[in-house]
Amino acid sequence: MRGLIHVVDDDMSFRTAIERRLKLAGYQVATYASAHDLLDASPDDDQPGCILLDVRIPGLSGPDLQSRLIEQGSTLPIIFLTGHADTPTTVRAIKAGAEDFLTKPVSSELLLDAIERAMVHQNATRAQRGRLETFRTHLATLTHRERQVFDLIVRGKINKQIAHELGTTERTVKAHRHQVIEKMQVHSLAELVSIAERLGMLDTNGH
Amino acid sequence: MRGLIHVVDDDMSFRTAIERRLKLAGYQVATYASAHDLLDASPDDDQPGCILLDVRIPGLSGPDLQSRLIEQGSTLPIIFLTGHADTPTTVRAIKAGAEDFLTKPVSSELLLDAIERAMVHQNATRAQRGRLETFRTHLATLTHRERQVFDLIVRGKINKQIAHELGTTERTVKAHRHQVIEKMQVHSLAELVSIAERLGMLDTNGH
DNA sequence: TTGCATATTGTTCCTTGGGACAGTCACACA
DNA sequence: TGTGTGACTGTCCCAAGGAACAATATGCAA
Repeated sequence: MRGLIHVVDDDMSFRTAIERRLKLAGYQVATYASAHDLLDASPDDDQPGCILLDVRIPGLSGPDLQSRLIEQGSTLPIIFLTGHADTPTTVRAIKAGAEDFLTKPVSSELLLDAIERAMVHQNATRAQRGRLETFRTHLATLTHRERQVFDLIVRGKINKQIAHELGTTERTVKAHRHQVIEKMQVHSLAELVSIAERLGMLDTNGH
Repeated sequence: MRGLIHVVDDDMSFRTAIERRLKLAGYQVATYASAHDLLDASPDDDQPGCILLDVRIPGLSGPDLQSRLIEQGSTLPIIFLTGHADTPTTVRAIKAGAEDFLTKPVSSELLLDAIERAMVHQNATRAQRGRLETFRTHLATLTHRERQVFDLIVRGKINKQIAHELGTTERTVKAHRHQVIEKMQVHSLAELVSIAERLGMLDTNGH
C-alpha cells in the first residue's frame, strides 16, 4: 500500500482506465464522478495520497474544488489532469498550490512521477503541520489572561512591564507565566518565541 | 516614475511596440535582445520594477535566465510573455516563482494588471528582505565564538549549559552573550530567537 | 450548595541574567 | 616591539525568573 489516489473525473471510462493503471503501480484508488462526490467523502488529510483532478467537470469545476479544499484546510496534494489546458487556468492552479498540471493523454511515467513527487511533498509537510497543530492545540488551552501574558512574553516584555500593561502585579504575571510554559509544554523562553514565530503571531516588524 | 520594466525579447519590433505601450502607462523601460544582455546589465534589485521575459530567445532561454537570476539572489518579479506557451513550461516557470505567465498577443489591460501585481508583490517583500539583510549583516560581525554562543542561546540553552558545551566558564559565556546582543542590536532574548527563526537557523524539530 | 476553574496576591528562597570594573594570554599586523 | 583584537576569567552587585507554600474572591456547573 503506497497511498490512496482520489480520482475526480466525469468520464467513467477514463476513471476506469486510470484506476487500472494506478492500481498496477501499487496505489489504492478512489474514484469520484464529481467534485461534490469527493467533498461528501471528505478524504482523510493525513493519510498518504493525493487528488487527481480534471478541470472541466459538471457542477463544481476542478479549480473550484481546489478552492473549497483549501478553505477547508485540506492539504492533500492536487494534481490537475485535463484535456483542455489553457495558460490562465494553469497559472492560477499552480499559484493556488497545485502540485502539478498535466494534460491528457498522459504517459504513465509522467503521471507516476508527478504522484511520487506529490507524495514526497505531502510527507515533508505532514510532520511540520503536525507540530504546528500541536502548538495550536496547546495554545487553545490557555485562558484569556494566560493568552494575554503569552503574547507579551513572546514579544520580549519582562514581567514588570507585563504587569503594568495588564494592570496587575508582577507576582500574578509570574503565576500566569508559569501556567503558560506548563500548558505549552516548553522548557525555555526561546522555545516559546520560536513557536509564536512559526504560528505567525509575531509582527514582521515587531521590535 | 512608477517603476522600471526590463523587457527581454529577441524580436526588435516587439520590443519597440511594448516599450511604447509601457511608457504610455507611465513606466520606465529598458530593453534587451537577449538574456545575456540583461545579465550583463545586472539590473538593480531594490528599485521598483520587474522583468518581462520571452520564453524562446536565442542563447539562454527565458526559464534559463530565470534560474540564473534566482541563483544570483535576484528578487525582481518575472512575468513571462510568450507566443508559445506549453503546459510543462508554464508549470515550471510558476513553480520557480514567476509572477505570471502571459501569452502573446496580450491586451494592455492584462499586461498592466500583471505588472501592477508584480510591483505590489515586490513591494511587500522588499521591506521584509531588507530586515533579513540587516540581521545577516549583524550576524556576520559576530566572531566565531560569539556565533557559537548565539546558536546555543537561541536554542534555549542557559549560560551554564553553554559554558559546559563550549568547555569554558559561565562568566565567559556572559561576556560573549553581551557581545551578541550588542552586535545584533536587540533588546531581549525574544528578539534574538525571533530573528534566528526568520533566518531559518532553528531546526524545525529543535526542542 | 458544593466543587472546580480562573484570577488574583503575598512571602521567602534560589537560580539565572546582566552590568561594572579589572585583568591575563595569544596572535596578527605595522 | 608596540598595538589591537579576540578569547578568557574573576569579583561584586542588582534585576529578573521561577519554585514552594499559602490564601482570597468570583462565577459556573453538578
